[in-house]
Amino acid sequence: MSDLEQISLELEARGYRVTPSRRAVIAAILARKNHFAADELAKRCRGAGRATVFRTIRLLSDLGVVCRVRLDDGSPRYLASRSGHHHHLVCTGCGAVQDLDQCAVAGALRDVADASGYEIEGHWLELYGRCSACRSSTAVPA
Amino acid sequence: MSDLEQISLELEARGYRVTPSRRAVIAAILARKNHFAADELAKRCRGAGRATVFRTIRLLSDLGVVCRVRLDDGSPRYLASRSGHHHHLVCTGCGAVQDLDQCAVAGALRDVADASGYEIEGHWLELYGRCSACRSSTAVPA
DNA sequence: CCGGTCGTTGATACTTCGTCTCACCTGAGA
DNA sequence: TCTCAGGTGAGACGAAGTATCAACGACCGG
Repeated sequence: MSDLEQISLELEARGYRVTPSRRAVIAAILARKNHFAADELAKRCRGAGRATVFRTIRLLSDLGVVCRVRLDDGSPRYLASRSGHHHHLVCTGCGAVQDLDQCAVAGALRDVADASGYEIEGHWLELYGRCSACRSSTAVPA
Repeated sequence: MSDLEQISLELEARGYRVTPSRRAVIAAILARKNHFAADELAKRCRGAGRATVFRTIRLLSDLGVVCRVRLDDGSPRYLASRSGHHHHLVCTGCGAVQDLDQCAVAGALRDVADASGYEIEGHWLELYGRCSACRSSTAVPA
């Protein structure tokens, strides 16, 4: 079963209709190898208006199919990704995004909670770096 | 020496002029007990235009006097804060922001770097929770 | 004192990201 | 077939921030 069908079933299971517009947006997202800007997807995605693209992205992000990443400079991007709590490691060179399996802060949160008296409800973490390919390609630039 | 003078000296030391507009923005920031939106500061801050407020905030953030916090919903706020690498713990109830001394992920970064082959250059972390005051005030709401 | 240079300013236009509104469409069920 | 809720798209809107550009003003050399 293709990802598109999988996601369509998921949508139906939750009572959403699988319309041509939504299929177009989902297909456009799945065609992306890397992260994308919502507006850019909207421009490229014939078959769905801007509002629908944004709505569908939000829908898919509720489903856990898409997640939002903030780049180094704070600009938002989206990414077809797995669901559940995880973080991203973004290459500042090529933009590649790698999922991190373990939550790097889970342990430290307890200490922070104890020390601060806060009840920690959530957190946001992004890591930035250079992937091995980018590092080797610019290791000896001149 | 007041914070305002301290910051003014810092600006001068870096070759920036300390103009009435800048003093007004800095004073407005220092008067804030909590985080603030740049636009809101611009509206409230007589004596400096919107562009100047944004420019000054950026300047101060380069100096490390001000830092940017993202709230739970992603909206950006600014905060007079100490310089150097640190993170924030934001109360989702009252908006209070607490600086975290130790970087909660410093240790985990090495593991991630090893496992991923990335060279980690930076990271962004925000923690969200409820401060003890907010917890006790809503502990028995009815 | 004059004039030039250069940092700074503020009004305003613009960009980006995202939501809201509203009229219209569509498809499923009575 | 009728009805109605869900979905759509165009476009207005709002927030956040940057770019542009003419004007201002402090300093400096003559």
